[in-house]
Amino acid sequence: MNLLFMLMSATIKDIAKLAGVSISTVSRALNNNPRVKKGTMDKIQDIAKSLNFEFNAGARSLSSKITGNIALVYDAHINGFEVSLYINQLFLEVRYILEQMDMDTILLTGYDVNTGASNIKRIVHKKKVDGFLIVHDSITNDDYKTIQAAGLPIVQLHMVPRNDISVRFDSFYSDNFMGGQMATNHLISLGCRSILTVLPFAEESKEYSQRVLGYKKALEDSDLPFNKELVVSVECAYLSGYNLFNSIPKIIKQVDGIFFQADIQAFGFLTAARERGIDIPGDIKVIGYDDVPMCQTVIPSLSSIHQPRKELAELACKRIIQRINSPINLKPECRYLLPSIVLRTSS
Amino acid sequence: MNLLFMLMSATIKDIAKLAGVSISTVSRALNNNPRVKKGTMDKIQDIAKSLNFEFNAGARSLSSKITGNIALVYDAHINGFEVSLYINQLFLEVRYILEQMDMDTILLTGYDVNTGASNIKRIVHKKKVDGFLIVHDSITNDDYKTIQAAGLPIVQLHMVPRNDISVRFDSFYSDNFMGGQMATNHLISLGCRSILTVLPFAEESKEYSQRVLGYKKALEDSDLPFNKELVVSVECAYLSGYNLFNSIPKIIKQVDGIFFQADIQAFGFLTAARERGIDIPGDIKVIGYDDVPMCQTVIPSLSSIHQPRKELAELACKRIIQRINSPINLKPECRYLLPSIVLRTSS
DNA sequence: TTGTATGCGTTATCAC
DNA sequence: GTGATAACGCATACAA
Repeated sequence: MNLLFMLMSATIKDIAKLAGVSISTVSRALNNNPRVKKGTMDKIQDIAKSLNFEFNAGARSLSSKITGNIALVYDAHINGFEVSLYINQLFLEVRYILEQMDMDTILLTGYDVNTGASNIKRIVHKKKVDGFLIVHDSITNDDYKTIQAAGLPIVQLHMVPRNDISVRFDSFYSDNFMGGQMATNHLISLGCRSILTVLPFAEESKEYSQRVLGYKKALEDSDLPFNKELVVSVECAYLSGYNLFNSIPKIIKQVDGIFFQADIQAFGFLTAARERGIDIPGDIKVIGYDDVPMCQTVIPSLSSIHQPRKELAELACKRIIQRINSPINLKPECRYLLPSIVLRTSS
Repeated sequence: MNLLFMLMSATIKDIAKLAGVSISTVSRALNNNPRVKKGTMDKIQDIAKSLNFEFNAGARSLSSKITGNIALVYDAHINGFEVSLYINQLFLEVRYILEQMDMDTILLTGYDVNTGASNIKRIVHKKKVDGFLIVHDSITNDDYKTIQAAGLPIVQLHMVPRNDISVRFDSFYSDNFMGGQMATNHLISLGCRSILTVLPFAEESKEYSQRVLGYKKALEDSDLPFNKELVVSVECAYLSGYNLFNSIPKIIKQVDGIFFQADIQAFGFLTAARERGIDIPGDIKVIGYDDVPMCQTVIPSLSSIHQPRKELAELACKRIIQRINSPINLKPECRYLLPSIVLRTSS
């Protein structure tokens, strides 16, 4: 007799009938309301379990505003190989953590690629989520306001908004300044005195400019001169790293260390160096950024700066859950987590 | 006065008041019910637009069963660099298409990594989605049944279920058999007579075994002998490709073409070949599989089999939307799409 | 062509 | 401790 229920999605009404109590009691019991008697509670929960009962999400959100969903907003324009790989790893992390917290994830781009329409406004007004996890650096102020007007928490993750709005909500970033500084200091500590840094073209992205600042700081601290010719932007691709010997031959010749801000550029360079009989790390020491899996298996294996994505994801998720569960007016928290340096044979 | 509404998420009740009609008329108008008079309809839709109106998803799903969400189910164990990259690209494609169709995507793993609990059952009983897009080869029969009992459409995408359940629902796969055949035929047509195929370890994954079958077929068709020693499984990593000269030196020596079933393995091999002065494609012709972005920029650029992920994503999405919109009892459709071959300098 | 009334499954405010 | 009952926002059968 229960077989039917097991397939058909039971409701609290069904459970009430089976338990011989009212739906109010069932509702309370399944929400662990302490007012219900232990015996009743156990009985009801047993029945619920045996029926594979789950709350009807629509009904629940209608009546209590709780959806059990979190919006994970990303930028549709992130299609770059390297970036999308990193972001993808971050997402898997987020998914994993939210799942432990019984939250589902609605994945969406901030803006429709074709129409430019805001998916954020849409999702807010549809009341589909309990909060926003934002991995996007160009959300409009209007949209931030829309979310806040709806009383939903915002947690900014990984991407620093381009139009800096100070600290209006919780933010968890990787410290790119420190990352740049660490990479450069590492090369300096190995004896490098003429250090090139190569970064991807990226119009207004803050992360690379921060890393360059960290690079500068490290030079300064060691009384090494800063030479702006040693900061070069090339496409974020294997080939641009490979072509460095042709595109900037004179610079490469005078350099004893290179800090690549994208691993993939470093991979190309390593290959080219090998072809030219240039010893890595003997002649030039090399370090990358992002610590993609291939760093471990390339020859020579690539030292790299590892961003704390696991920790970032965890902090961000915990924070948004906390905001959702307790609308206490905590001050927004903005944290820049330190990356770590993974030493391999290229440096 | 409308300002408040614009922020606060209007309801059809609000619109009814503003338009001077009943909520039923508003509901009809916003659902494009032809029974409502053109004038009324326009008026109502204008107001709705001006208020940024969106249906309350919870209410709507309660009353009409429509959630506007699709579950995209993946396998949490897919963490491999290469696979996860491909899957990620597939997901972005799916997201993009579903967005055009006004569908939101709930991204979830089939089973909780820690408890093993079925997220599918949970999401079905919570009534959170209108259909399932499955990119997972080990969904339990029980779960498939749960979905179908709930009357929700299932579309299987990219991953062929391990325990083959014939054609119980719509399925869109890349034709791995043909892919293997195409790659091999290509090498044969270039004059190769001793062709090695290298594939990733992967216990029971069907895709690689299919490619091997295609490889065999191609040999057969050209009256070339099949030598099982020329089918080798190694880890799906750059390094395993690189190490081939050490791990199977005799085989490499006798071979004039290699079909790598993962691009990344080929990348490693290309580097190793270069170091040893082995000319690619002069001495050995090489082709990979998946056509990851790096194929274009590696030296020599890597020929590769391109899976039709855009087309697969599109077919799968269109199909599931069609199923959702019209519960007509169409026969399940199972399609194996042909991959294409991208020729570059490695072959 | 439009309005009234009912129900969807849940929570919450009352009573008892 | 527990049970009626209203309310959440929308769709729809039925009236008008």
